[in-house]
Amino acid sequence: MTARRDPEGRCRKIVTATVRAIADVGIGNVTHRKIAALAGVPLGSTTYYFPTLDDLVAAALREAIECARAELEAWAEELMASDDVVGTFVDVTRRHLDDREPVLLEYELYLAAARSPELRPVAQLWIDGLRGICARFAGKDRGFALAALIDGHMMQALVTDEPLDADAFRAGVERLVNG
Amino acid sequence: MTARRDPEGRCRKIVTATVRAIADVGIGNVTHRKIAALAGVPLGSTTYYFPTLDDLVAAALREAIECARAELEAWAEELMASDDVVGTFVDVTRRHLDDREPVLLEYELYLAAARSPELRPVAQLWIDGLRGICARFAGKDRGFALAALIDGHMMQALVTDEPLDADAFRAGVERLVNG
DNA sequence: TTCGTACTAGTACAGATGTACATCTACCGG
DNA sequence: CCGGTAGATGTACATCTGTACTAGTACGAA
Repeated sequence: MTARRDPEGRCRKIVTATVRAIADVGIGNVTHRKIAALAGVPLGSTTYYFPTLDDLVAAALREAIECARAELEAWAEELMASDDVVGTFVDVTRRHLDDREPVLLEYELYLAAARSPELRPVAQLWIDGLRGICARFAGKDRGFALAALIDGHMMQALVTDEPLDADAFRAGVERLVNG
Repeated sequence: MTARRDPEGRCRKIVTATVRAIADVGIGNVTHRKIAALAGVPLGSTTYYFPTLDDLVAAALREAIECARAELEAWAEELMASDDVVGTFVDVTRRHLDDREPVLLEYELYLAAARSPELRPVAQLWIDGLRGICARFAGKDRGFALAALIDGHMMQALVTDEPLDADAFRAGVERLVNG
């Protein structure tokens, strides 16, 4: 028997399965078969929608970074509405770390972009977005520094698998926001 | 014909070849054959010294991080001897980025450690070393923040493949060092 | 209804991969 | 001088991989 037709839905299913696969085993270890299994589709479907595995991975990374940017928008709103900018920066960052998968994907993309230039614009989307928001609250130079501070803290928290060191983080954000 | 015997030298050659291989294609894409080719040894040698590929990769990451820590020592000395701590932080960081390979390896290790707990202590070596040095010049909290700032800036520079944004970086370091 | 095609599904295949292993040889203790 | 063993080397093999391809099927258009 053949499944009901739903090209768009199936394509999306494959992409999100790829996202999960990357989060699970890393870009270098994803395979068509793992993706197909995760998505619950036959092997052939993965090559039908994406000519090559690299294309599929790229699509998944793009998808992941689009979600991340959507979250950035929410950050911006929350920060604008807040009268405690420093505390809100700490809050949103801590909440972002609650779910490891998107963070893991962000750094998978970073590393991939470091090696393959065609992925660099995708990674730049996140960096630019983060920098833009930070610059709104700390000016250009200190804002860019704040973006690096946030990225660095998130990555270190991810690596050590410990919660964000709130005291240190808050101290850093404070100096950069309040000049 | 058989090569002259030199177990230690050969073992080292294999490990450093693995380091280069990881920098080249990433942890997920290293293979025994690539390593053997880079090291100039037959395939069998790689499994003779390291029972499994994971062991070999782990040894390479440990080796890479030991080099990085040695560089950290040099940072500490230079910082102690300097009367412009902020400027020296900027200098050493920029110089560290001159050679992409060690930086790439550091973040390969980060990502690997994020997934496999047995690598976490190795990654922690770098984080702790960096934090220790920073704390000497900025106190504990601001020092930890400074370590994250440096890591974040280095990673972003690696990803975008652009030189360190010196103005932003200096602005950040200044706020964190001079409180 | 019939027909064409966009989609589904399963299989095939050549090549790469991790690792085991059998063979050979340089070196060291006696 | 002469075993014995740690190391060197090449090959073998089962498994996994990306991707191509054949065959079938749902569904919109005519």
